[in-house]
Amino acid sequence: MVRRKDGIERKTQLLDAATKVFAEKGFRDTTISDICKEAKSNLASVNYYFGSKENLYAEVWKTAHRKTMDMYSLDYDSSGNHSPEEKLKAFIRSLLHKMLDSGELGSAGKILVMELTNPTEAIELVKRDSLEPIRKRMRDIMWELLGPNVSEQQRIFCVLSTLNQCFGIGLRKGKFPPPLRKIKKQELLEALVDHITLFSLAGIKAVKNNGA
Amino acid sequence: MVRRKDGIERKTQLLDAATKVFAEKGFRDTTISDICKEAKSNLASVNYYFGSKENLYAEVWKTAHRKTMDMYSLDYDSSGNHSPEEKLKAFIRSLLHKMLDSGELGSAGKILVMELTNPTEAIELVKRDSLEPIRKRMRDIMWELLGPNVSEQQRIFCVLSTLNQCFGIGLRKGKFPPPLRKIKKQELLEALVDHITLFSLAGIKAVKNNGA
DNA sequence: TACTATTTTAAATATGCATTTAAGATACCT
DNA sequence: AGGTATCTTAAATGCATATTTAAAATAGTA
Repeated sequence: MVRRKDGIERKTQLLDAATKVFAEKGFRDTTISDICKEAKSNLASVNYYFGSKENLYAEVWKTAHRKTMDMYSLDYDSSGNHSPEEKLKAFIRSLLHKMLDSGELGSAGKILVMELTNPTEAIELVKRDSLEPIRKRMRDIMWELLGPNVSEQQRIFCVLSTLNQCFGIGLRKGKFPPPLRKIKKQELLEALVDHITLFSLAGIKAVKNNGA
Repeated sequence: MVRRKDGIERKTQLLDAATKVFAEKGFRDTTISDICKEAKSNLASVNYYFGSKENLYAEVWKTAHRKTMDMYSLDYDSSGNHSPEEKLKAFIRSLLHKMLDSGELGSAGKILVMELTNPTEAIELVKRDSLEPIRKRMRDIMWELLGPNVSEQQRIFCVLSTLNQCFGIGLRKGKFPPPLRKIKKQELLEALVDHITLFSLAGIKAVKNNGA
């Protein structure tokens, strides 16, 4: 099987189109027909190139996740001598980028959040591999911030509080209350990064002092 | 049309079963067959009693919402002379109850969160009526806590941070990281109420001081 | 240019589900 | 008890959509 040039192109068209559509409507609500229309391709092409809708979805997940990891590596600041506070901020920024970016990055984030809410059987394994590094990084940072005098339960709660603030932004699919709609995406993003960092650091400190 | 006693029973059986199943799998993923099996009824009964799957879903939403409002009225403490901090805690508790309760209350919460993530066209209107009071209550409390020297944007961010912590709990459909699994539901609930209240109040205070 | 493997196309299958129907069973009322 | 409206049942219908097929078109290559 030596692939033809037009075939390779078509395959990436399909992958891009699928990424976009899946992010908008979720796995179950998008039809192969939606994807093919978006890709200006024909109905049979998805099954020809990917074998099935499920395979395509798994491929979308893998690709989107790899790309976002490349672009905003969770570790991009871990080599330098940064304070845990700065690390947290960088982490929050990378998550929020995923959630708010228009384009592929945003698609990845939206798919991620949808998978958390409403898991798709088909990609359980693929997901575990992708999410584990995120969880680990978050736990490490939280440990640094909280120090040793805090229970395991309190640690987990802090992780949940911080992550849920970020994922919650993703849930909204870019829709915000009216007063925020006039703000430019980029500014909103930075304002949110600042806010969630400030809010979370205060919360974390309160837990730390309370638990000591 | 004078309804027969067995008919009335059957109808509530269906409503209960539907509430449970919709909460587990969401509107799109539950089939009429699932519901009828759960209700030990027959395939045609949903359409007989409710006309359609969509109507049944709207009914489930309305009923569940009304019941939870009755049980944990958001205003249950607003008549007394409570501090805004206490009001926030009561509000968080009522939301978390919705999220974690097994039984109908929990189902309502899970459906609520799913609707936020992945809205079901069919019940847009019904939803707006149900959610508006929750939003308003949250905004009022936040105003009291933040005082006047804080921008509208900061207010909204604080609302989002607090609500997202609660809704995030609902997203997990009762699944938590291993260390928390051994804890009894009731204790977990109270621990979470305490944590989210502490965490949020600290965050809110930080925003207030920062914005002044 | 001509051959062959790859890709496209449209049509055919197949499946899963919501909804409808109509015939039979059952509760309720007099 | 008998009559009738209400409810149940199983089977039929119809629709949306994933998947398969096979014939036609096209690109790459010798």
